[in-house]
Amino acid sequence: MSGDRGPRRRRRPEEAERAILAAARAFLEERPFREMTVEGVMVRTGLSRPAFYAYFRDRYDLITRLLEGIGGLLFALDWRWLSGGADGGEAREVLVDALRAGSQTFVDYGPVLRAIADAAGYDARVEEVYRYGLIERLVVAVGSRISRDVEAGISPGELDPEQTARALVLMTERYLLDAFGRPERRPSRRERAVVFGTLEEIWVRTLYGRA
Amino acid sequence: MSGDRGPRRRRRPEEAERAILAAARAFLEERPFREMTVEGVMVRTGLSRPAFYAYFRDRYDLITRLLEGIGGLLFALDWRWLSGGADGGEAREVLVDALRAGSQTFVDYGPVLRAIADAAGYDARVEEVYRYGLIERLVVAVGSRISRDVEAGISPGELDPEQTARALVLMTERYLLDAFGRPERRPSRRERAVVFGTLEEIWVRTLYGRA
DNA sequence: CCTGTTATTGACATTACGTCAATAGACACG
DNA sequence: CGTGTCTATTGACGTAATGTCAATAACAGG
Repeated sequence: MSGDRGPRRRRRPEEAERAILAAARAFLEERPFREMTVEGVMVRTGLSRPAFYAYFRDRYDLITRLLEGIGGLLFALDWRWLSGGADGGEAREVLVDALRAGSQTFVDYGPVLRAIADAAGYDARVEEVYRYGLIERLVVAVGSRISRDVEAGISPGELDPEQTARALVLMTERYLLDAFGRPERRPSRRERAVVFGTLEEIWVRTLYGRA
Repeated sequence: MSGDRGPRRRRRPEEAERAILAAARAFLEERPFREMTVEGVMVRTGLSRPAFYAYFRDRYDLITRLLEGIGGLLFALDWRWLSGGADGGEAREVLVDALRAGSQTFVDYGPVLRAIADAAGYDARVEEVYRYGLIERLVVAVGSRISRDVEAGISPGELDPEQTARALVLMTERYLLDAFGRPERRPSRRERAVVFGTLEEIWVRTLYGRA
């Protein structure tokens, strides 16, 4: 008897919505976004496919909500960057700290973040949220920090603060996705250390010169 | 009279194939890959949609062929990197040279390269060709160059050659796509100079220290 | 035990895909 | 010039996934 889903069950909307989000996350831990279909997510919830549309406009809306859940963690990086004072030694420490936190977020939520990044290529709305709500936001934060450090004489004046910020942020995003964004491949502690060390080296050498 | 495509016309296979590739390129100069449908490409050729499948397996096969057309240009960067001697001053010049050539390729073929990068998120075969046939190839080339420079004492020993290469290559790819990959936005000479300067600054400071 | 609300779903319309047998250009040959 | 052959081309079909909606049935409150 295939398709026997048992008797109907009625949940509170909020509960059903959470179940769908959880199912999507679980799905993306196993398979990439390109294979994620509405049906494929909904079978994991015990609900029918049309039920999905009672809670989400489409799968891109779903992805956007997943991003909201993680977004908060990355927003925390904003003020870490901005809060640091502009005196020599501290600037580097603040940077390393923020990089470590960012890397950890990618270790924890790699596949989901990867899915969001992929979905940005599929849908204009997701691209909007991802690019302007996350990436661009980080670029602005990092850029203003670089700008301050340049004015304070800690960082070299040849750097264009905003462009340098954009290049470094994009590097960090793609490099971390490359390292931690594949489903079914938990990185070892050693791998994580090498990845983090590489990012630190490039950021520090670019902004503050040799260690 | 919609749909009137006039009398059938018969072309030589090679000619039809070139027409399709050209139509795809033209399409991607105007609209992103996510909107590219087989029908949308074929109307520009005067052929019917099914004709497409006589020449390409699907639109990802088409994208792969487009990449082949540009790939040669980027392969040239391989040996630029490797051919350079390992004496101090020259290493930097070779790097700057290769960066400039790479940037120019993105200026010339930005939207197509962007489409290929997007398509890599859609299809496993395209991802394979893009990641392993292009990105990874550049990573290896750059990595072995860095390795040589580290051994020669030109670059700092803290760098992990392969990982540093990967981070820098990914940065360059995404940053150039960001700058030159949007359809309908030809970059000004000034913009190009800023983008190129930023890349140069990060690469040089990372690998060879302050200018 | 009813009854109204609403979460849930079966069934439908749509779009893009990939295939294939049938059609009709163009060239070769008489 | 016919005329026949080859094959580029296409109409028509089956499939997969999407998004919608009227009908259904689970649960809460009386």
